[in-house]
This record gives sequence, C-alpha cells and structure tokens, in this order.
Amino acid sequence: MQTDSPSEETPADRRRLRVRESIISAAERVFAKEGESGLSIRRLADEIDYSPSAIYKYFGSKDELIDELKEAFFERLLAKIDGSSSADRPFLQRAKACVATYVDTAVTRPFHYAAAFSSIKHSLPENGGGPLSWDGFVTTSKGQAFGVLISMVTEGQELDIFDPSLDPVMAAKSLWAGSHGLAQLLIHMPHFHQLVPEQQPMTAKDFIEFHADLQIRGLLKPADGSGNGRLPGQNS
Amino acid sequence: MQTDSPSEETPADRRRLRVRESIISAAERVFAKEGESGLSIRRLADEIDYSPSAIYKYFGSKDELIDELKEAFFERLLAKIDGSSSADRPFLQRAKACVATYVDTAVTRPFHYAAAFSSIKHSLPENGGGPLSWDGFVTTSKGQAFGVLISMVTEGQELDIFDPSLDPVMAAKSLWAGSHGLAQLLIHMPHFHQLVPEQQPMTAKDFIEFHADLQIRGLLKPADGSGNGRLPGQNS
DNA sequence: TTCAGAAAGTGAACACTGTTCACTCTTGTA
DNA sequence: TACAAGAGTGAACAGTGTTCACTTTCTGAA
Repeated sequence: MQTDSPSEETPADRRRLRVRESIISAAERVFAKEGESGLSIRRLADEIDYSPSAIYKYFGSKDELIDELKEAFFERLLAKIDGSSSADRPFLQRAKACVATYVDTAVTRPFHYAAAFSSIKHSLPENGGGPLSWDGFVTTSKGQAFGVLISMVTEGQELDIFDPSLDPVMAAKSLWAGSHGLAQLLIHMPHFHQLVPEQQPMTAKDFIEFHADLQIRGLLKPADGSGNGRLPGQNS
Repeated sequence: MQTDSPSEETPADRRRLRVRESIISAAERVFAKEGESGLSIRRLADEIDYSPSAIYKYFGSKDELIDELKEAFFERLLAKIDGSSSADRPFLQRAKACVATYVDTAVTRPFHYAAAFSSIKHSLPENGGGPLSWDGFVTTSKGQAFGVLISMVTEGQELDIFDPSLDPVMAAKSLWAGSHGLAQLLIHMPHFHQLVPEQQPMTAKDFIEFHADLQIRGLLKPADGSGNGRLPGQNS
C-alpha cells in the first residue's frame, strides 16, 4: 500500500484516513451527547453507512476507539490549563484560573471526563495493572496536565507565596484531587452547585471559583512567626 | 399473604425475606470483588440456585438491586464518619479524621463508591433529572454524611479555628469535593499515592492524611484577620 | 492491459447481556 | 378439599461486542 517513498501519501491512504476520521467524528458526536452507553458499534455503523464489522478494520475494539476520544479530550484540556497557567496575570489569579479551567473543561464534556476515570484497576493502558510508573505517566496528556500543576506549585514557592515546606508533587496531587472531585460532583450530581438550604443564586462558575480559592488557600505560606497558620500535626 | 394482624410475620414472609437476603448477600459478594460488570443476573441466579427470572420477583431491575447495595454502603460510610467526627479528641484531629475516614472507607469498597457516582444526569432517584432539592437530599445517607461535614465546619467556626467569613455549606461542599476527588483518584489510578519522580515510600494512608491536612488548612482562620480572598502581604 | 495479491467491506453467527411472559408448581386460607 | 395468590421456571426477545469466512474493490508490477 505504501509507495517506495515512505513520506508520500497515496490516494488509498487518504481514503482510509477519511473513513477513519468519519468514524471518529461520528463517535465523538454520539459520545458527547449520550456517553458510552449510547455509543454502540452497530449504531456507529449505521451513522456512517458501513457494516458493523467494517469498524473493526479501523479499530481493534470499542474500547480502543473510546480511548482515542478520551486522549483527544485530554489534549484539549492540557492546552487549556496550560494557557491559563501561562497567561499574563498575577500569580494567584493564574493559579486559581488553572484549577477553575480544569474543572470547567471537565464539566463541559462530562462524558469524556467521566469515562476517563471510569475503569477500575488499570488507568494506564500501556502499563496495564502494574504499578503506575512516573516516566510512563508524565508522557500522557493526563500526566502533562499534571505537570502544569507541579510547575505552578513550585512557582508559587519561588515567589514566596506558597508554603516552601510542601513537597510540590504531593501538593500538586492534592490540588488535582480537589479539582477532580469538584468536576466529578458537578458532573454526576446536576445542580450540585446550587445545593443549599435557602435558595440563593449560585452558578456553577461561582462555586468553581470559590472552590479554587479554598484549594489555593491551603497552599499559602503560613503567616510568619505565628504558630496559628501551620496546621499542627500531633497536638492542638 | 398478610394475616389479619399486620404486625405478625408469617412463615411465608420469613421465607421470602430469607431468599431476598440471599440474593442481596450473593450480589454483595460478587459486586465487592468484581463490580457492576461482573454482576450479571444469570450469574447471580446460578449462585443462589434459582432461575434468572426468579430474581425479578424480588427486584424490579438490576439497577434497583445495585441501588440497595449502594444505599447500604453509604449507611456504613455515614456511621463511620459520624463516629470520627464525634470521637473524644481535639477538634482539628477530629476534622482531619473525618476527611480521612471518608476517603479510607471509599477506597476500601471501591466498586460501591465508584458505582454511587457513576451515573450521569440523575444522582437522586426520587428526583430523577429535576433540580436537586435540599430537603430531598438531606434525608439520604449521602446527604446525612454531608450534614456531618457541615456541622464540623460550623463547630470549627464557633471554636474560632475556621474562617468565620466562610459559608459553612459551601465550605462543606468544597471539603466534600476534595475528599471525593482523592477517593476517586485512589480508586481509579492504582498506586496514585506513590506516583512520585523519585521512588520514596509513601502509603495511601499517609497521602490521605497529607491531603486531609491541606484541605483543613484552607479553612483555617487567616492569621492577619482579614476575611475571604485575602492576598499575602508579600510581593506577587 | 492483464493479473495476482492485498486491502476494504460484508453478512451471518457466537456468546453474552437485561428483561418479559405464559406457564407450572407450591402454599396458605376459607 | 377447593381455590386463589404467590413463587419459580424455561423459552424467547432485543440488544450488545466481536469474529470469521467470504466477496468485492483497488493497486502495483509484469
């Protein structure tokens, strides 16, 4: 199928890529609206006017197809939070925006984000089941997005804003957990943000910012000299 | 089937309850080990030596059965964090323990916890799809567990430890999101806790406590006395 | 231009799934 | 003892992901 010069793209290649792309885009359309349960191979085949078995000439399995959707999503997410963290604004604003953007992007494509954390026992395909390796992780989009968080923490420490005694990786993981949790709750409990005893107006965006604020607050450098700011470990 | 006196329990009632219980316990056993995907009606029927259709004489659907497992789990969780929050210890220790217990309990039964937050668009069956009502929510086990968090925040404010300018409900939601996020990440990314560049010993328990610490820190009363959204006096 | 081989595409089948329904068997009561 | 209600069953339906032998289409070389 390939010609002698490997960089050349034959008509067959283009045709194959076009069909592959049509599968992906149909899958993306259905998945974004109805999620994994709404996306069946037969339905997909119907939408692109091919037989179900034809799909398997392009993707090894349904999971492999969905993995591609998730990976594409995390690339978008990475680009967004990377943009937030490198914008031309004061540090604390950027830090908060970074968290807020993460949550906001996740909520915008709930099925993608939820699916990315839906499997139990093996979240990294390339390392199925084994202990999560650092080197393997940081090359994924997910890992790179995490790297943005780490950089943010170290920058905050260099600026003498964040507590220097914190391990940046652990702090970033904590930050990730906090953002992830809010995203998940907003996704899985509609109107979570306006869940209050007295009905007061509160948009999801407002609550996301409130949460980001609190998250960042936990990392702030404790007031100097006072034993109050730092959380006492054993006593209190 | 009921006798004239409604409080009396006939042998038929007991028999029915026994079969029902055997279904639940078989389901619990399979579900705890393999999760929703490993639990099929036919397999369940095999395990209890009944036909698949017999199950439908006891539960309206597979979802209804699983809902019962999830509800039972949240009742256990509620009891546990309620115990943590009311133990005879200093406040900050209790507060941290409360968060840590939540995460720990979730991680211990990963499938139960994950399943409880797996559906998108309607997390409260009794309110399917509509806006989440406060009154409906606080009566569920989930809602009551949340109530424990709110009480903890208000107590911290009364003790002059937590920032009094924070809305207790919003702070509790933020806390919940943070705990939920860590639980989810630990469940869905095995060895998340020991995901570090240099391999240094770090147990899940240790990381949970670190995270709980940071979460609580975010709620502390700022040392300089200013309220929400304070900026550090240092350069930024 | 012809022709072999590779790739693309297909339809039927397999082994599953949750669920339903007409049916039989068992049980408790009048 | 007769009868009705409940318990339990087997077969079937509609759906799923996936496989495989098969045909059709295309392409690169003789």
